[in-house]
Amino acid sequence: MTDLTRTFAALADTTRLSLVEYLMRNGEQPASALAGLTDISAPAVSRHLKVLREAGLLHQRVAGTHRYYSVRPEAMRLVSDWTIDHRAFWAGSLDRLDTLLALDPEGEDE
Amino acid sequence: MTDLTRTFAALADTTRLSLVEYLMRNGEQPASALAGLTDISAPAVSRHLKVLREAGLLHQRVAGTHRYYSVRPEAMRLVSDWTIDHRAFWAGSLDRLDTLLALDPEGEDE
DNA sequence: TCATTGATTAGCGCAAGTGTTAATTAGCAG
DNA sequence: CTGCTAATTAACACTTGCGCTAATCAATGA
Repeated sequence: MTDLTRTFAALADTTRLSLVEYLMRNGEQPASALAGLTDISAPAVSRHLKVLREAGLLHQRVAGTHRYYSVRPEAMRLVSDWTIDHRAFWAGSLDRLDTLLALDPEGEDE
Repeated sequence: MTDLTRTFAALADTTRLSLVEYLMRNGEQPASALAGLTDISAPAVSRHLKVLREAGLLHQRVAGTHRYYSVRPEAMRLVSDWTIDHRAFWAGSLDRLDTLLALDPEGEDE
């Protein structure tokens, strides 16, 4: 299994994807805050966090008894680069204007 | 499971990722050509193709006894859009110049 | 019709993933 | 030291995923 497939595997679970998206929106969060996001038990969340960490998606900061998690930008970058590597295929078949506008530095308004 | 997690799950296998990348590089291919790419049996490849098709990543064209597969650009677009939706997080923490250059229409030289 | 070829589906076994509750580890406060 | 809290790990059950071989389905050609 490559880094890329491991990354995709880590994101191929609704709970884990939610955790990653939440951390991207809200920045570093303690495990307790993340456990409260879902209906599943705390140990289950802890294991999902471990999967994400071992796949390189999350960084863990230890402070006392608390563990603070944050998304590693490199992981997102890995996915982004993969799509970019193949954009000659998919972007050529679609309207690429949206993509260009979305990545234009002048267009940062959301 | 959402469309996005299903897409990630489909890409979270080295065999399937290889199939998708091969099809993006070489365009539409018959199942026979794809079966020859790996060491696993033809039925196993057929099943991977089914997973990819049901996840919306591949299109299947039937012609006689032959099945021709190709990547659906929309699927790649889904992944690309996801990274773009969160670029405020990951691109801000890294050197964004690479990404912008990579997507600049003038920079298509690879 | 019948055999051949391309491709898929069926059935089986085994490994991996995900949930639970219970137990454990580690830090902090008294 | 003892208890409390945050978080993880252990143990178990169940489900899903992936490989194989055998069987089936569909189109083609003698």
